[in-house]
Amino acid sequence: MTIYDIAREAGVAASTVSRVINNKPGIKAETRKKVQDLLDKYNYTPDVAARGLVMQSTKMVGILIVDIRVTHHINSAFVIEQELTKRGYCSIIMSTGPEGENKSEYIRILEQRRVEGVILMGSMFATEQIKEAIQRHLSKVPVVIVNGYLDLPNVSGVLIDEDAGVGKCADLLISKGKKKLAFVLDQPSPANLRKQQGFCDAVLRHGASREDLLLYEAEESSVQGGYDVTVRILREHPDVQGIIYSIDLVAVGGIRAAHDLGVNVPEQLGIIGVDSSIYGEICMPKLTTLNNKLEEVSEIAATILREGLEGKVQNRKLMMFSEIIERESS
Amino acid sequence: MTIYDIAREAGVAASTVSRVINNKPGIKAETRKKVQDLLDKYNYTPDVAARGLVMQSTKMVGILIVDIRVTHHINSAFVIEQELTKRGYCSIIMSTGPEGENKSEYIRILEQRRVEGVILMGSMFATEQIKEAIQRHLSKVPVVIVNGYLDLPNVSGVLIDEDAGVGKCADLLISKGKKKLAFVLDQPSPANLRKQQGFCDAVLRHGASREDLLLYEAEESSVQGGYDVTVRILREHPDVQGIIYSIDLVAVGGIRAAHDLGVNVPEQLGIIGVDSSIYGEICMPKLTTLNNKLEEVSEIAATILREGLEGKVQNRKLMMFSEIIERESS
DNA sequence: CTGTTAGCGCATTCAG
DNA sequence: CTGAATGCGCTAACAG
Repeated sequence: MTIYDIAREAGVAASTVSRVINNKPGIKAETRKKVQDLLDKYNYTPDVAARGLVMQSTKMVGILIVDIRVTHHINSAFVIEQELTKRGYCSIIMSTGPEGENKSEYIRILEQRRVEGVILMGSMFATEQIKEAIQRHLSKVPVVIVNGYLDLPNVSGVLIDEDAGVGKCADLLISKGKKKLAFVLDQPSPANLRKQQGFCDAVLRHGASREDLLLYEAEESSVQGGYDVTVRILREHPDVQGIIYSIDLVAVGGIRAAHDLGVNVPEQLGIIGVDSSIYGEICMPKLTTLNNKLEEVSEIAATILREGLEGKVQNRKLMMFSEIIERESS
Repeated sequence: MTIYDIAREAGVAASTVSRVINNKPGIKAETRKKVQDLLDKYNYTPDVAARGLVMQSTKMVGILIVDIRVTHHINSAFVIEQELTKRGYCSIIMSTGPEGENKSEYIRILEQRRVEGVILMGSMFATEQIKEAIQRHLSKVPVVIVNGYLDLPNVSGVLIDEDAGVGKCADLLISKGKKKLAFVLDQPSPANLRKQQGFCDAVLRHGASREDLLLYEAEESSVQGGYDVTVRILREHPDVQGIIYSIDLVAVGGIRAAHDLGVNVPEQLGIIGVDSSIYGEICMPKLTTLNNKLEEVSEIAATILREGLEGKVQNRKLMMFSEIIERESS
């Protein structure tokens, strides 16, 4: 069913049907009704792609996420999707996987779809490779990176001071008398490395030497990964009194490991995660965590993208400040 | 940059460029190279919408989810998205919210986008209202409902025997000597009501009378909702020995409530959830849960959709069988 | 082997 | 107030 089909049956021209559909003025009420009735009768809906072709506007945006199953990323995507849907945009949400080449490939897919704006979810997108892909394929549309930044005229970034935040977490543990601390990375993303740096800075500031820096990496970003690495830490350094994990999911594995090993949390071992995720509320004891304000960050990202879609200035760089949520594990 | 721009610079016709792009045979190697070089030089990528217009194929599918933040739904969507992306399709993943009218509206949006297939995630889409919307707007494309079914020629459904599964959960608790059982619903979706029915059937089968049926509903589908309703159950019926929850997320709230009330799990109170979600592995004790095979179900749904996209038979109805994963809470 | 032509479904001139 | 003509970017049928 096209406007031509409707036009023929109504005995008018296609342009008249188009005008009715788009509520343009200057149509006799009688004609309008006749056409509208037909439109209703056939449940006609315009082909937005065809419309987009002539309007030069697809009303589509892309949201790239390394893995949509990661809770905090999909939560952020939700916020952005809702905002954009409200404004008539359609979101293409895709899982790119961790490999850089794939991520570039997805950027190409978005270009092919002629999206009008892009959200890149997570610091994993703040790489040189992506920067090149954006220059090559998406230099004309606003791009907003959540928790990352690339210096390109059409790219904006909303950052989070997770490094300072993790530093505050270390301060907190130390203030509770925990002398020897360790840091666990789930994966070496730019954001996680920043957190690790924040940890190192804080520990060194408290008078530790470089050799005292206990830095670990989990085998996988999961509960099990956190469990395993914690068992290892506690075996290699039984005197560790506090562990900070790059994300909650891994931290809750640590809590369970401590439990199984008969180590009391928080008395013998303080544990802190990052994300203020639901996982931290489920485990026992409840997890102290760094709230990195992902929802607020997402709202800001959505706003910046919206402004970009409206043609306002791009290349903005904002910073959100994280806060510790103290619960039972510290 | 369009094929005409390339064609002009290469001194050939647009159709030749098109042939090069699509790897059609019958082009002199020399010409092909000349065009390809230009294509590369300008990083040309075809506009898939324009192509779709003439090919009558958008290569897009829609995945409708009530709320993409719900872990098991987005996990399912992930499986389907991966499969479809591999085949060159682009997924429009949208959160519809729970209201029926909105859901119909989203179906209209998908029609406007001329998607070639649709996944409806969750039993919440198996309603008369959606059925009408599908008839009106999506009667020409394959639709697959995950954990639900509607009797329409273009609709398929993959069901899960969660009712029988929950019945087996009740059997398990009873076999452990738990006489008095309660069931908690997080929301009255068709699937959840089926679970409740399975619970009732099982309990009655074991000789209980209708008055013994303890059916509760959580205020909200969350940890807190599970916590609150469990406190209420334990207050109103201190002799309850087992509770089955419609989903894990709510069950872990129950585990915490029991802990705070000084009720031992599983000795005094057996607790079972549904979903085999990560939540159940995080809480303490670990949650016994009904594995409703969401991943397998999603894979099947993806397969059916793929076959539908290839023009194969639709209106299929399959059933997956759930299995109890026994952990520590039962 | 390649160019010309037509048309996908729509919005938008410009006439009338 | 309405219709005819044009073009968005692309592919395909048909000539040559």
